[in-house]
Formats: sequence, C-alpha cells, structure tokens
Amino acid sequence: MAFEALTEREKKILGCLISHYVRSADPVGSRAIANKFRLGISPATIRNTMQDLEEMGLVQQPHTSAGRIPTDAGYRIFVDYLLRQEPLTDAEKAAIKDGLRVGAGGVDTILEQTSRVLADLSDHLGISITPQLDDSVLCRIELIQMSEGKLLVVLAFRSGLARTILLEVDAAISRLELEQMGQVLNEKLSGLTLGHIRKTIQERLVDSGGSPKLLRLFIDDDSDIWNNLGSSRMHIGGTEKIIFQPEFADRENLKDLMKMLHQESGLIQLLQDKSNKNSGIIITIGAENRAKEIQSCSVVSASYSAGNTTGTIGIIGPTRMPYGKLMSLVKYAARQLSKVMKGK
Amino acid sequence: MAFEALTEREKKILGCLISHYVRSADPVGSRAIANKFRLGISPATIRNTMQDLEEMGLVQQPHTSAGRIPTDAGYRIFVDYLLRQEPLTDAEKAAIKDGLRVGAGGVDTILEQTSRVLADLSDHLGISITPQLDDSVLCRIELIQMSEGKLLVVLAFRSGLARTILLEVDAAISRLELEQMGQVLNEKLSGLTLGHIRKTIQERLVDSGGSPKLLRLFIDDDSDIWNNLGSSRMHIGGTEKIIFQPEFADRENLKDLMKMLHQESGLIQLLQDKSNKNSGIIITIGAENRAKEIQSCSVVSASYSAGNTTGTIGIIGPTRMPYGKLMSLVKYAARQLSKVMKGK
DNA sequence: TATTGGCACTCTTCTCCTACGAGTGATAAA
DNA sequence: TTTATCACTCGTAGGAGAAGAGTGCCAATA
Repeated sequence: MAFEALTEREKKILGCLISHYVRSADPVGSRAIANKFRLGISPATIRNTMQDLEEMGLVQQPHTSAGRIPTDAGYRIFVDYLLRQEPLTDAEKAAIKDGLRVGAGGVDTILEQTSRVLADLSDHLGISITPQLDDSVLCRIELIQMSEGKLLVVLAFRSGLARTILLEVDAAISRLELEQMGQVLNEKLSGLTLGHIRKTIQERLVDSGGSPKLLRLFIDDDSDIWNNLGSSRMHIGGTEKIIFQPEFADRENLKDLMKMLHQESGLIQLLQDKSNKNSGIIITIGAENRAKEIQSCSVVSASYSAGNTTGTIGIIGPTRMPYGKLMSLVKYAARQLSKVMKGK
Repeated sequence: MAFEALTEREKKILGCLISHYVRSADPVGSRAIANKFRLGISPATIRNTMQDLEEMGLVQQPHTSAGRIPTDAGYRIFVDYLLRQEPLTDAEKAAIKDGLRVGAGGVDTILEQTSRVLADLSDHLGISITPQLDDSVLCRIELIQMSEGKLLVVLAFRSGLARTILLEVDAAISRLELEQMGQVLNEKLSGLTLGHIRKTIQERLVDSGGSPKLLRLFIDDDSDIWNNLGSSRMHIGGTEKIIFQPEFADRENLKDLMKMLHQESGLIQLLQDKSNKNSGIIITIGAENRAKEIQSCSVVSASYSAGNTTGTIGIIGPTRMPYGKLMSLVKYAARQLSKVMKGK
C-alpha cells in the first residue's frame, strides 16, 4: 500500500490504467495500455505487473477475463503521488471569472453562480456552501418590529453576509424598549464572532439593562437565534449532467446520491469536515466518505475566504473522475471566489 | 372531445382505464378492465367502447395489440369531469400539520418543510414557492453600514418575509446621512407594495431631501434593489423518489426534468402563471405546460396566502399521476400553510 | 533473470431465433 | 346491442451460439 513499495513500472502502469479508465469507464486490459501508451513493454509484461497491483489491492477485476479497474486505494495512491494537475485552458479561466463577476444580490447569488460554473466545466456536480457564520464577526444587529407579536432580527456580518430571523413576542413592545434593546445588543455583541456570542450570551446580557421580556428572547437556552442561525446554506448545480455518468445508470445509486443532495445538513458537514483542517485542496475518495450514500463517489473541495471566515466549494462525482482537471478547477474557482468576496 | 358527447359507458370505461393505468403503468386491456371493475359487460363490449374512445383521441395504443393508455386529452376529461377527490387519511392530515408546525427560521424553513411533506406523501416532486414580493406591503426599510463602501439594505414585509441586499457605495457616508436617508425611505415607501414602489420610485424620492449619493442607489434605473429583489425563491423535495417512476427510466426524460428543476426562474413562472388567475387548484397536464422539458409531466398547484400576497405550492410528476389524491393533498397543504402564515 | 509470444481457457455480450402471451379487430351468433 | 370466438399482430422472454476481449500460465528468448 505504501507508495515507496511500488516499482517505477508499477507506478507508471497504475497511472496509465487510471487515466485510461477515467475516460473509457470500461475495465482496462493489458493490450489497451500497451497500445495507447507507448511504454516499450509488451502486454504480457503489463499483465504481470497488473497482477502485482491487484495483490496490493490497487486494482481489481470485475470478473475473470475482464480488464482491471482501480480500487479506492488505487485512486488514493494516484491522487497522492502520481497526479499532475492539468492546467486550465484560457477559456475555462475566463468562464470562471465571468461566472463569478460580482452581480446583484450578494453572496448567495455568487455562490449559486459558482456551483453552476463548476458543474458546467466539470460535467459533474458543483457544490458551494456559504461561509460558516460561527467564525463570522457580527458587525451590527438590528431589531425591526413588523407587527404586534412579530419581531424581525437582522444580523449583519463583516464578511458581507446577513441573516434575518423572525421572532414571536407575547407582550406588546414600545418603541423605546426596542431602541434601547437594540443599543444594548450592539454594545455588548458587535465585534464578536457568532460562535463566541453563542457561548457567552448569558453572561453578556444578564443585567445589561434591556427590557426583560425582550431580553429573554436572546438569552433563553433554546433561543432560535443562536441555535438555528449558524447553519450554512448550499447550492448545487449539474444534476442534469451527472445522471449520464454510467455509474448512475443503476437507479439505486442515483437514488442514494439524490437523497444526499437534498439532505443539506449532511452534505454541508461532509464538505466542511475536511476543509477546516487543511487549507488546500481536499480529495476524499469513495469509502473514505463518512456518509454511506456516496461511498461510490469522490469529493474534491477547497475553502475560500470571506472576511475572516471561510466557506467551501467542491465537486462531487463518481470515483472515476478526472482528478487532475477537477483539482485545478476547484483551486482556481476558490481563489477567484476569495478575491470576489474580498471586494464585497 | 366535449364531455357531453360521451355516453355513460364511455365515461365509466375511461375512468376505469385511467385509474387502473395510474396504478400499473402498463397499457390496460379490455380483459383487465372487465375483471377488475365488475361493470357487467364483457371484454368484447369494452373493446368496442375503447375503439370509440381512441377515435375521440382520449386514449391511444402504444402499438397494435397492446392495451390502451390515456392521452393528455383523456386525462383532461378525467380531471375536469370524472375525478372525485380522494379524502386524506387522518395520518396524512397529521403529517401535513406536523410538517408545517411553526419552526424557527421563518417563512423559508416552513416552505422547505412543505415541499418535503408534499413529496413524502405523494411520492412525487413537492414544490413550494415564496410569496410574490411584488404584492407584498413593505413595512419597514433599514440601512446598515457594514464597512466603508458596503451598505446593507433590509426590507421587511408585512407578510413576514424579509430580504437583504448588499449595495456598494463609492463615497464615505456619515452616520447622520444614513439615518436621514432611512427616515426618508420609511416615510415615503412603507405601506406600499414592492411592485408599486418599483413603478413610482422616481417621483417619490426626487427632492425628498435625502443625501444625493445615497439617493442615487435607490433611484437609478438599474438599481439592484428594485429589479432583483422581486424574485421568489423555491424549494424542491422528492427528487430521490421521482427517479423511480417508470417514465423516467429513460435518462433523457430525467435529464429534461432535472434541467427544469434547477432552472429556478422558469419553474417559478410555470407555477405562478396559472395560480394567479384562479384561486383553487390548478392542474396542468402534459403538453399544456409551456416549458417543453416537462411536457410529459403534470403539475398540480394551489396558492396560499401570506399577509396580502400569495405564494404557490404544487406537485410535479408524470402525467400518469393519482390526480384525485394529489388534489386533496395540495389543497389541504395550501390551506394549512395559509393558516400558519397568518399566525406568523 | 526479466521479458515475451503463444495458447488454452473463461466469461461477458451480442445476435439471432423461437415460443409465448397478451391484446386486438372482425365476424357471426345470441 | 351484446357477446363468444378466432385469426392475427406484435412485443417480450428465453435459449443457443458465435464473437470478442482479456486473462493466466508456460516455454522460449535475450
């Protein structure tokens, strides 16, 4: 399994096999490799090597007398050691830049564009996730009375994100109370991250001088504001393309994927889990994914920065994906996105 | 084609044929009808009648020596004249009520739940669309300076909806200017519908006394606020179920559907187009749909009220759908949704 | 000793063929 | 007007066989 244990030839053949398989989606035979990549060795030799690779668990045969296909472990070696990033064409770069051009509507619109562009250029699923609010610095909080009993809370973050939430109030509220409460909240909370606020809200607001009935809305343990507001949003593009990948000819596979896609929280976790720990491109292959629904898929993701927080974008597709290309794509898109967000 | 031209027997057989076909998804033969529905007539008689129905264009044969399947026109007759709504079970009613129970996060969360519930109970696609802002009454507008050059505009509507939009400002803005501008905007605009505001914004704000550089953001012809804010949002549920409907075994069909689903604006138009004109349940069958991508699908939709505006919910599936059940479902859900929204 | 050509073997896939069955339309009898 | 019957059509399921791809192994080779 260790990369060092592989001979030069084994590496080369694993590489050829994978890059051929990614294109063809059919098991790759020794002859195919010998013909396509002029390695100067005969099919028979390649066969021997392929047997070795199979013993190491890097490739497998769907059935006797078929060619080989890579295993998850094989892809892993490929991605970690053999992969060379494929540079993007000028057209592709342009498409990304155009797609992310600052439009109206703020962060959400841009992210929707991003997932669209990623999907279009990759023919796989493009995913984008809003920055994590937990690390976002609150820059202002505003209270708006919409009617008796309905109070709109607006939270504006330094990263350019804004969230609104509607609260129910039992008692009537005077204009004065509202203004006062707003002042208190801004004094005590602005400049802090949402995560920080969530943890320390109790101590910060007790005895702060706000009106008790309003105060309760913000302090209560199960206050909707702090508990539900942190969740990120997600955009998906390319569903209409991914269904043509041969691995999704089986409806059960497709079902798993679809289920995953519409189960927002799970997917967000899936992508954020990883991106947090590392700052570069993260590639998760097949069974490495926690969620069993997509263990026949791989995820290529990267984080982008927005203000002092980060969000995540990525591409999801079958493990048989052009990793080199997709890495460049995601990397470039993440960088562009960070730039655009800074401009915001 | 006219309903009156049909004999009693023809109506009956059309009805039997459709309700059988909806279940089986297979062409229905004369024997099947004779066996399943004890009509007291022989298969031969039924065959004769089916020939008549075919001449009228209400049913068709996929090929010689297959049973019949309904045409769009057949479904139309069925829906308009023969359909009896299937009452919901208590469990179903409970599921809807539970699903729509007021949760945190306001309108969007509820609508997401709604689409989920509709999908779960129908095994088709559940769609929900936010109320049209154009008819929504603005109850307050708030300006928040997020940093130099970034201005957050918050619009709160009486229906409980809120929208934020981020604007770029060239020049520095003083606190005073901002407050003044906020006052002017609220004075001049609150109490009006967004649509009204859009049309009359020029006259209303010219010479209103606000700071010119701020004023420009709101008056300019291509101001992002009024142009881009009106668009509704949409939620979809049930994608993982619909792919098992036999009509989507063909990947091309599935692709068309998926394309449609992710093309938000088109879909919103599709559903809203109709719901506006009529206040009850709207059913659009197959080729009656404008968008050619879903001309093998039917749409059952209804509008709900929120404040003084309306939004739309609906179900999309193959034309072979249990119209009676889905009508009841959508109707009940829309009514519940209106109730919940009123409570908001 | 590593590589290669050759060969027998395996397994899938494609095609052709047939038999079957479902369903019809027409006709003649009830 | 309805029904029983029968010949006919056409899609589908199943099986046989051929083709093809690819392997593993072995003996020859450089």
